[in-house]
Amino acid sequence: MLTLKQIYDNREAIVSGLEKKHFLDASVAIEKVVSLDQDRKAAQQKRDAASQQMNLIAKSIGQLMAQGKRDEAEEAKKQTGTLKQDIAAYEAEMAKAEEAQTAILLTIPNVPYDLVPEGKSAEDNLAVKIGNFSLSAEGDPTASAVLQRSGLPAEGGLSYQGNPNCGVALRDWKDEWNPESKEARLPHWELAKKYNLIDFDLGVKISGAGFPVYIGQGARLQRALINFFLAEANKAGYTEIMPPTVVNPASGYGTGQLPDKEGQMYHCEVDDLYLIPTAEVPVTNIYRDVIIDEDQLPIKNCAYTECFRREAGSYGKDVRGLNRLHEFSKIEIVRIDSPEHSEASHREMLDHVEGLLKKLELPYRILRLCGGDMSFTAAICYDFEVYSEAQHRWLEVSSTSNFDTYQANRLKCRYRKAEDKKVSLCHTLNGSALALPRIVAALLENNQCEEGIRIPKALQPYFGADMIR
RNA sequence: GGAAAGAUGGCGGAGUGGUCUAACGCGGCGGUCUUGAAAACCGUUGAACCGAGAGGUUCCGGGGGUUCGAAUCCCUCUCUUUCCGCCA
Repeated sequence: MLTLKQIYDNREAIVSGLEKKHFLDASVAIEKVVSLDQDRKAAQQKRDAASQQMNLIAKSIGQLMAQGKRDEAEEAKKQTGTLKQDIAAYEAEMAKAEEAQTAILLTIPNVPYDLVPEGKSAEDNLAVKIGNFSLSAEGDPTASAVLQRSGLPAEGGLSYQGNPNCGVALRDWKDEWNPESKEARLPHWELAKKYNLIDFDLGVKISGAGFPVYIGQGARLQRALINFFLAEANKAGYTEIMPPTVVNPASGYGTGQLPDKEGQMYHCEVDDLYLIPTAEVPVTNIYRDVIIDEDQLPIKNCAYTECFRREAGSYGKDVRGLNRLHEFSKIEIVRIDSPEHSEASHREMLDHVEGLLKKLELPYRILRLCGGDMSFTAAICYDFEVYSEAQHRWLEVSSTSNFDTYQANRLKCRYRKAEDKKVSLCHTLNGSALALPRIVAALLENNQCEEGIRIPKALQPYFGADMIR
């Protein structure tokens, strides 16, 4: 939620920022918020004055009673009748204005930073970096298209060199795109079957579509990745948290899943608890209604949890295999920081996530999301995507965002400055580091070779073998 | 699931209708003393909102009620603790 101070201080910048996020009628909404605030202030001034008078009378009655001046006390009592009604009326006025104001504020998304590119959809995201990829191939229309979409300058030709450390044969993009290619690679759902790693049908039997059963080496790979990601986060100074995976409504409101995204969460109605869609929810809500001393910042937490998403309304190849699940494992990193330092924190988080992808030797790109594709609450967001060879597409594996004070305002997460002891809102940040399923998909697809599936070196100690056979 | 007790400031904890502007203790901050530290002593110590300021209003788990006046009385909801039952 935006603060009134933000709105008063930078009204025009906020309106134009909201337009970048494609929030319609921004100026109308802001206008309404301001006028409701004026209403509230006017009502409060009247209420405060009436309350003060009331308090004075009540006090004097007490004194008169103590002095035994019963008649005078009775006389004073008579004055309170209308005052009491007035106070109630003013308070109702205040509450009404405040309620209406909050209702509007909840519909207003966060204002994107200047760095956020203009744009409506995923097409307009700006690729800022590409890694573990070798680009060079002239005159290849597909390759050029990919490059263009990535937003990177097309220098030289384009060919994905495969992954030398994993023993993957060099291979041309053209081959990959050619349906005639005899060497076409298997998609991960076929590899999962071939090596008996994941049983999707069994998941359907036990729970339903989107709940895979990991078996044997497949299960071991999950555990290896979880341990690897947690170990890396710990090395980077994040404190490991193991939170509950169900939360109460207050937590849902705190991080913004409620009220508008209610349908995306599983809800245990009997107890009014929600299954978490991400560890962000419980881990960030630790700091709900908390004032943190500045010297405690930045707070750096990480957590592995299962994540649950109902994700209704998408079908087809986009959701095949591991691409989109109702339950999946994710390691999340969460930071609470001061406004002055949050940008540096965000950069460190991006470096951390990128480091993981480097160590996993997966081809990746980093996108700065455009205004239209960003989440409601983010001020700036970078997505990390890995390239899936067999599916010929980029798979999102991390979203790393700075929410500025937007989330903190709703959470009432504040910090006390060391210098002047003043209290102000924190910045909150979080990112996936990383979500497992699509990492697994890319690892399987990109590292397949005749002998089996190579495990990247960094992961081998956790997996306990260098190959899935 | 049954029964009982409880929810007060950063923490512990008193307060059962009017000087509550919430005692007292711990912690924090500032100071005295000290070469420095500890101890002792003195002072100070929350948040939100309104107001140019002086100052004012609200907040004792949430909501409602009684009263001129509520932390205190009543209703209701939520949560916690303890005991019993069940249980990895």
